Order: sequence, then C-alpha cells, then structure tokens
Amino acid sequence: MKEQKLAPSTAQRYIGIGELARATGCKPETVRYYEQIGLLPSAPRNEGNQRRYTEAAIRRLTFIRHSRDFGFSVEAVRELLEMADHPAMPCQEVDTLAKRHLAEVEARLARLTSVRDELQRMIDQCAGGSVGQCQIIDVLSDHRLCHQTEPHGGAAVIG
Amino acid sequence: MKEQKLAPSTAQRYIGIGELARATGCKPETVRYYEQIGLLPSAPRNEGNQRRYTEAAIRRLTFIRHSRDFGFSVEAVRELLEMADHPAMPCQEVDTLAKRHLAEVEARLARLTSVRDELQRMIDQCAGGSVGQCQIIDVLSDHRLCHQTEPHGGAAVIG
DNA sequence: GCAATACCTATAGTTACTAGAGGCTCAAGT
DNA sequence: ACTTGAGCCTCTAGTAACTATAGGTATTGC
Repeated sequence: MKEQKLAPSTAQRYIGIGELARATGCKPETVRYYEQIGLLPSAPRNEGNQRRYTEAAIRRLTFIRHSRDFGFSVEAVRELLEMADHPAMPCQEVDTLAKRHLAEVEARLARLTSVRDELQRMIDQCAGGSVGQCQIIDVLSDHRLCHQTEPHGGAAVIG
Repeated sequence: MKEQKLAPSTAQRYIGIGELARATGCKPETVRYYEQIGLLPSAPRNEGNQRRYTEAAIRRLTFIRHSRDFGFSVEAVRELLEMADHPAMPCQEVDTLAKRHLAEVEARLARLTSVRDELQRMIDQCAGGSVGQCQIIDVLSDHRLCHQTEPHGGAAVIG
C-alpha cells in the first residue's frame, strides 16, 4: 500500500528507518533503541506499520550521534536535547555539562597516557627470552615494578 | 566452627575472602566473580563452607587486578595467566599481546585527545548567552562546525 | 547468649547498544 | 498477477565486567 495516512497537506518528504540510519551513520536497530528509550519521539507509521521520518528526525539523530561521538553518556545527551529544545533558556547548564565532561575526558587521558608509557616501558625491556624472565609478566605480577607513582586505578577509567 | 578441614600438616595461613579483597584492592563480589569465570581456581572451603585463601591467591589476584588496571580485557588476562603459569615457554606471545594492547591504547588516546581539543574549543567559544546562541549546542548539531577532520562520523545530510 | 559483621548462593541490574528468531511489507522484475 | 528479495516489524536475549540485592548461614567479640 502507498502512503496515505501521512503528508496530507504539506509536501514533506518521508524516509524509512534504513535511509535515516544511513544518513546519520548508525543502524536501524539503534534508531529503534533510541525511540524506545525516549531520545527520539515515536515515529509516525505508514499503512504498513513502518516508521516514516522527516528532516527533523535526521537533525535530532545527528545531534544524538554527534554528542555520543564526543563521549557524552546517553543520559547527558537526554539533558542536552532537552536544553536544545528550549533555545530561550540561558546556556549555563549546557556549559556546566560540557565542562564536567571535559574534566572526565582529561582524567581519562591522563590515566591512559600513564598506561601507555608503562606498557611501552614493559615492552621495551622485554629481552625476548622465556616467560620466566619476561619483564612484562614481572611488571604485571608486582605493582612495585611500575614506574608510576599512582596505582593505575581501574580498567573502567581508560575505556 | 574452627578450621579443621584445612591446613593439617603445613602451617599455611589462611584468610577469608574479605581480607583477600582488601589485600588486592577489590571487592569480595569481584573475587567470587573471577572464580566463577575461571580466572581464579575454586577456593577450598572451611567447615562452614566459606572460602579460604593463601598467599598464592593474593599473588594471582594481584596479577589479575594489575593487568586489568592496564586495560587488558578479561580474556587477555586469561591468556596472560596461562602464559605466566608456564615460565619455560618463550615470551613471544606475551610480547605480541602487550604490543597489540599498546596499539589499542594509542588509538584510544588519539581519539580522546581530539575529543578533548574539540570540547575545549566549544567551551571557549560559548559566550554565555541563551541556548539558541550557544556554540556548544551548535557544534553538537552540526559536524561541519567541528574543527576535526576525522573521528566523529555521520552527519551526511540527504534531502 | 546475643548482636554485629562477614560470608554464602542465586538472580537481576548496569551501559549502550547488537544480534537473532519469526513474521509482515514493499518495490522491482517477469 | 506473481514472485523474489530486501527491508521492516516486535520481542527477546546477548555483550563486558562487574555491582547490587534478597534471603539465609557462619563467625567473632563481648
């Protein structure tokens, strides 16, 4: 069946979920997921129950994907969307959110840098003998062999 | 009840899961989890069915935690443990694993650095007016406002 | 003897998706 | 008109690496 339920008056062009996904660099599953958790509004359907999208959806999803690319959590993106939906409000909160995220990114960077340095050092010192003499295994066995002063502090931090 | 099942001949000192956790900087739940997935061997139990550990467990768990702190995945840690358990083998594989991991860390570092720079730039440009004029929201809305050439994908607009 | 703490198992929740099963719908070719 | 294949639908489960909770038992200290 053809599109009859939608676009009765305006000449708005509708696209399917696949095209939306391609346009924004994600997958249809992800689009449905975002709808399910409320980042995207429920899309209108055509006669065959398939989601139809307009330009507005492309813009919103682009915003979401871009924010995610920056490493903002989904919950942070939800707040950013809420703010973006109210252009008249002061952007103080946006600023705060961005600064907090920057601080987290910088903390991760510092951690990751120290991990990188230590890994490099371990690898450089490995003379290529047996596991029993391996510097890499030694360092992993004993934190005191690390040149870092701080404990590395958790795999979660370096993701 | 007191410990009777264990330590009949040797004067080995046994500790409980809580003390092991404290000694290695993790939680009892995590210790049980590692046992469940086979990173730690099944611990012997006392009469009251509680796990008892020796020095060897502390060493093994320290190795695991330290490897995880370096960002190695649990599966990688499993392989590292297997290698560490065979000291006579050549350490080529250890080296390969470490180098591959280093490469991943460096890739993440590069990406995170570019995210940091772009975030910083966004924040610096925000003049503090309303959301409608906010540079942060603008950049998130449109990838073309990014100064990065690479890492965030998907802002291709169709029409 | 009793309370506080530590421990036990089993199950579910976390984050942000991704994959699969089983079944409709749509567009194009014959 | 019929068929084929791609695309879409819902629902459920799986991923990584834990963490948290519920409901119960053990140990320890006073």
